[in-house]
Amino acid sequence: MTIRKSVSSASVVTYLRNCIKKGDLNPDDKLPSEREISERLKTTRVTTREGLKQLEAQGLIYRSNRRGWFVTPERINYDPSRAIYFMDYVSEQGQIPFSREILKRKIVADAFLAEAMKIDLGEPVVELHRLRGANNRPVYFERIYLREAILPGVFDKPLERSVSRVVRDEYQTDYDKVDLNIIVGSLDEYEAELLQAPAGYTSIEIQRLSYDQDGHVIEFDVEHWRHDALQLKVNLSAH
Amino acid sequence: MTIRKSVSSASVVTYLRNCIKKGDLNPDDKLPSEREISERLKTTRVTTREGLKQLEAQGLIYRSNRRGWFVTPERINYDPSRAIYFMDYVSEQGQIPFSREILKRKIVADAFLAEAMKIDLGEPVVELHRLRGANNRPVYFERIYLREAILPGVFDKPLERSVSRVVRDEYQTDYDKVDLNIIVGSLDEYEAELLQAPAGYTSIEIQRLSYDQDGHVIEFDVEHWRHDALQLKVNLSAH
DNA sequence: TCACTCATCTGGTCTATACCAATATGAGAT
DNA sequence: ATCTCATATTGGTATAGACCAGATGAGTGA
Repeated sequence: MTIRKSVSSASVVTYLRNCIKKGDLNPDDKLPSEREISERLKTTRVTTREGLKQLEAQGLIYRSNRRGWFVTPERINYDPSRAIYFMDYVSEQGQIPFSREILKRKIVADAFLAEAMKIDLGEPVVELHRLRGANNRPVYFERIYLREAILPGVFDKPLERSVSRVVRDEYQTDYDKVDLNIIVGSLDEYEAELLQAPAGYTSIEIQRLSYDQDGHVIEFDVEHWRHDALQLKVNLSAH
Repeated sequence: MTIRKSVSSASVVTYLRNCIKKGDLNPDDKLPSEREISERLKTTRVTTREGLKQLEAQGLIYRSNRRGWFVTPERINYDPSRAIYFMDYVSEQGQIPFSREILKRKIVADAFLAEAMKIDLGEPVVELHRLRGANNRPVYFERIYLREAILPGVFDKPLERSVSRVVRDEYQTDYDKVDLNIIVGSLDEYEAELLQAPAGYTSIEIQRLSYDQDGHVIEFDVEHWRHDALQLKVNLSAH
């Protein structure tokens, strides 16, 4: 006989999932407090939290530091194979994008960058950090590294809106080849705070290495997306 | 003195991470039991488990149902833009691949399939489930749907090793275009059991829709990868 | 009106304990 | 040797209670 005693945290999951499916709870709505849910379902906070974390892992709900749990809004569709800018494809999907520059400075390549960008240790690089989101909700944090050798004076260009636009328009350089490296990981404290997520939150890390027509690396990006905010689409064609 | 008011589950994380980094623990080695770790670090099981779950989210360790926690072996590199088969690219990476057929049957397209494959409701389709892994460790579970209309008699072909090989060799049909859809989610009970993971385990879901030279959909796949077993690489070229 | 203060609410972390279910283990029977 | 079965071990789930830290909102005073 496989009569299993039902798992109690599962009832939290089904209860809340139904609320969401039925429409009692809509995107960005606040869930009842953990203590209230526990009382309503006659269980303890530990168990309730177990259920909430499962829904979080499924991307159905998210939490805002000590403010409560909320229903996750629609994901953003991102297609790295299309030549289109964040601000544009988010608008296209009916959401209001924002982009915030966190840091911009000149550095020299350390061991990690040299290896990743296939350049010499110590080569001058422009580093750019930025945070992007939709409808006031941050969705990804990005570190960008640009080679000054290939893009002289790039530090002083207006990079807020789109780096790739500047590269194309001001340097007449096309992105000829892009290597993507995608891995699931978790956010460190700094990234988590920017993305308004708890430390350790599951993220999708996308590394992008871009080459020009001559096969030179021009740009290296590392993006950390909230896992609940992204749906990746890639179109591949034989050639 | 290291009297820290910092979180105590973090000490579990750093302690074990150091063991792994130093090489005291190697891939597939078993960690001490939760009770033993708790005792050693003078904390409780709940806290220890909290730390273990964080390491699990980072992909550093995995658990085998009630047997214990283990160090995660190397990830598999998978490049969907390369025309190469699982059995081959896993071997290429120095691991021993396996592939197990779970199910094979003829069905007709339901609403979900019809929508996903852009075909009519009720069109005959061959469904194939299989589990694949490396070094005896399952890494992904896959559902494949093939159109009998385009590939007549495909049900009786030897599909164990590679579906795409059969399509190419026996039907002289090339995969001309592939649409990928990638999302992070979590495993349901059935998928989790096959992948030897706890229910709700974070997974990477890859949907692949393949077209032939004439623009017809020939195949639809849904893969569920253990998040700790996969590193995705995609090469994009302008054309 | 505006800025500040403080009680209150919320989630974040932790202790201590308990029982269950699947797995490993080792002693005894064959 | 091999099989069988009871037992110990391990993780999985849950209860009950506690304190902390950040966010909020109502009330207060300038």
